[in-house]
Amino acid sequence: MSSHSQDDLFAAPPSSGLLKNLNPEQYAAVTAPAEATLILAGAGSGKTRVLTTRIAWLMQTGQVSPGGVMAVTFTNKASKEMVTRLTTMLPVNVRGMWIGTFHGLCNRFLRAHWKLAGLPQGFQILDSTDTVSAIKRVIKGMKLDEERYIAKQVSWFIAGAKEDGLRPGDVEQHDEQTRTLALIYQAYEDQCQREGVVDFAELMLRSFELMRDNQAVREHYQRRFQHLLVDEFQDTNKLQYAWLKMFAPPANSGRGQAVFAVGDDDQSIYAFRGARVGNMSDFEREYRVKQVIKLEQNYRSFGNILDSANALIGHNSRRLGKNLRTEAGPGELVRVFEATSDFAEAQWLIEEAQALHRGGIDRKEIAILYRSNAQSRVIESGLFNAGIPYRVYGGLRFFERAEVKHALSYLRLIENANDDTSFLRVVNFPTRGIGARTIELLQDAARASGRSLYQSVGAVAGKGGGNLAAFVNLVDSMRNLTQGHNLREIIEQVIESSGLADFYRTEKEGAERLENLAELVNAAEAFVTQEGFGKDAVALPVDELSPGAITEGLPAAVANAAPAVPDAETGEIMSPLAAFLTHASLEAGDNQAQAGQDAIQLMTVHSAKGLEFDAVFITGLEEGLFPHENSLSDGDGLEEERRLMYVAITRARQRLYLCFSQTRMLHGQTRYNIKSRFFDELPEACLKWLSPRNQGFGSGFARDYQDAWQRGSGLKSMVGAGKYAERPAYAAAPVPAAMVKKVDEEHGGLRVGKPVFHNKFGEGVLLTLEGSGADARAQVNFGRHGTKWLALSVAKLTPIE
DNA sequence: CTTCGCAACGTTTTT
DNA sequence: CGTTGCGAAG
Repeated sequence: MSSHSQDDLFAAPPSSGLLKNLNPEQYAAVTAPAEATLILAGAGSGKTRVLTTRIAWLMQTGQVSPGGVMAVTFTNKASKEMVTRLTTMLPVNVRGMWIGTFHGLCNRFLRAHWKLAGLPQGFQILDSTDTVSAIKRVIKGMKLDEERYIAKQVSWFIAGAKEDGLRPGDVEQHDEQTRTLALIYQAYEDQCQREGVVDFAELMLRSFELMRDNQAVREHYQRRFQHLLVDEFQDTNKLQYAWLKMFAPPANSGRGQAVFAVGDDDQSIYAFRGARVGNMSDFEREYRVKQVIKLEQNYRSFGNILDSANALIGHNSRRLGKNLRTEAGPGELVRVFEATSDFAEAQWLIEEAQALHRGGIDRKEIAILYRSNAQSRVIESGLFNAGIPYRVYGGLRFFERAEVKHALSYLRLIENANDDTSFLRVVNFPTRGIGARTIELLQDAARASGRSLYQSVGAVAGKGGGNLAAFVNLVDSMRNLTQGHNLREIIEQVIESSGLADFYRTEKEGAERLENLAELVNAAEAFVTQEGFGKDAVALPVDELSPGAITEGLPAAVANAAPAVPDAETGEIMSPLAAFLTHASLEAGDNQAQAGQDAIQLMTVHSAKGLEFDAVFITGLEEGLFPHENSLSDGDGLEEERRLMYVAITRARQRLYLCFSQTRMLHGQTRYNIKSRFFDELPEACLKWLSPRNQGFGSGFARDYQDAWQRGSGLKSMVGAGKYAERPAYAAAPVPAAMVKKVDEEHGGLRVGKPVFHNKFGEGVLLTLEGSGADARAQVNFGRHGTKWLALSVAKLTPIE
């Protein structure tokens, strides 16, 4: 369907009220009938606006009460955004609505039905590092070869199994390896159950299974939720889609339940972690979707940027089909820059970014994107040396910091002393004379009796045993001391009495850690205010807006399960501390330091998804890096790389830079790359090449010199290495003409490090020249054709100017 | 229990 | 080239 014919199908929205200023496609999406609907939402097409406006519209027109809506996102950020926007549209009690991440909603669900789900009431959630260390303990406990069964890999296996809905018994076992993995999985599950903890995948799987196996619960929720809205549908995995189908099976579509799925197959960049784009077409088929609405009007970027994005993504097969358009005009050309080294690339883009800033663009409106984190270093050091404020996304989040995790571990032990993960984390931190040997004895005792470490402390005699007893006393006294206090006081108390505060006060680098611990207290305070946990946690009001949603067989409180809910059967309320710990696991917090400052934004392309900037630099556009070499083995991999590039391009509002470099330092050695194939997939008319071929530094000397400079070792190291004579004059001169000449003469215009052309393999970079005369050989990196040795007497290699 | 030194490893990541 | 994690020595 062409975009114009679709335009004609849709009516214009009313000129006032909630729906004003929507374009016809958005209007059609917002007001789609109450049945399965798929929205193909292009980048920058107003997706979030459509989602929130639809919820508001459904409620305003009385089609649904807040309690009848479930809206699912992937990230906390997206769900918060949705809630914020919704509250500006309608005066509504958001609390009664189920808006959240998949995992957040699963948590809410399991809190309400912990008993039915077979969990302890105060179950806690393991983050990925907790999960790995828990699995490590299992593997150790089973006395398995830790070289062969690596905890991190086993954790991927288990998470993968869970995301396929498989329990240990369902896992395929065809050899010793797989049989052992199933055993580890089983033992891990037993351990989690014993300790009262669940990992992220377990949250999803448990909820799914409870819905699947318990008819009363299933019918209750299916009756309750008339409208389910899913954001970023292309990122759902198998289990998440199955979970969704439990809440709103296809058979109910149009008969009381409507699923509104919003996604963009072209922005599916998480296949590597189990996302199934295929869920979109499955959804269309299984739910017999009558109407697929495409949002193709882009409100973000100028024409040249969009034309580039469209042309690029057009090289993918297996698309649902979509073309972005804008009314903003062509705007500027996309600027392309070829650098001689990663260092030069960084230098150049930093200067360019500074020029933009001087030209009036905020630093925070400038993004520097890269394919992999390792690339950020050169850029960071460049920015650092230039004294330009910058911010790197990714890295440790607030609740993942060591000192914060320590404090949380103490808090978790107060809440649940059988949490062995937390026990092990802090039993000897700060150090209190409990060594590895003691721990080992304790673990043996615990394993033998099937009890927790905390419960087994009495079994260890001697000095270590005495110290262990003291630790248990400490935890017990903290529990007693905090009794009846509010969350803030509890945390302050624990930070002091655990010895953490004193430890960091004496530590050299402890000041920042102390600040983070203080920040933890603030976070708890904010949580209490936000979530409405005062000194007395109050049961939430029964969902006043949809009394009909409450069914027989289940108590009223179920219908109103908020993050911290009264238990479905006893009406007992989760403690503020337990709720805060859950919050800390589910929301790792911000990872950006100095969030308020105007700083240049550095991030991977993955983390740039969903963001937009006035000016964007996409760096390292080289074969092997972007597209990444590890993704090239199969066609799907390359297509995902291309979607990644599509995401990167569509982040830019006004100005887009694409840059690549002839050489790059990676894993300690210099790599010679050719420019990314993605350049061949962009319309030449949209591009403006800023660097004619062979401009600037090019000779082997100049490059080596630059590399040496970059290492901070300068000319000395080069001379020391015996490669160059000690001629300091070379350092100042741009490129010593004599040297270039000499190389030129030897091999008919070919120069190491420069691009060459081969009739069959196409463009490549000359890596090495060897021999002379008839024996002359060249090593060339042809990117997708690999690196080859060629006899120059046979192969026709021509330098590209 | 800390500290030092060496070996291994090096796409992307939210919950 | 850097980082990280683990094992051995102090």
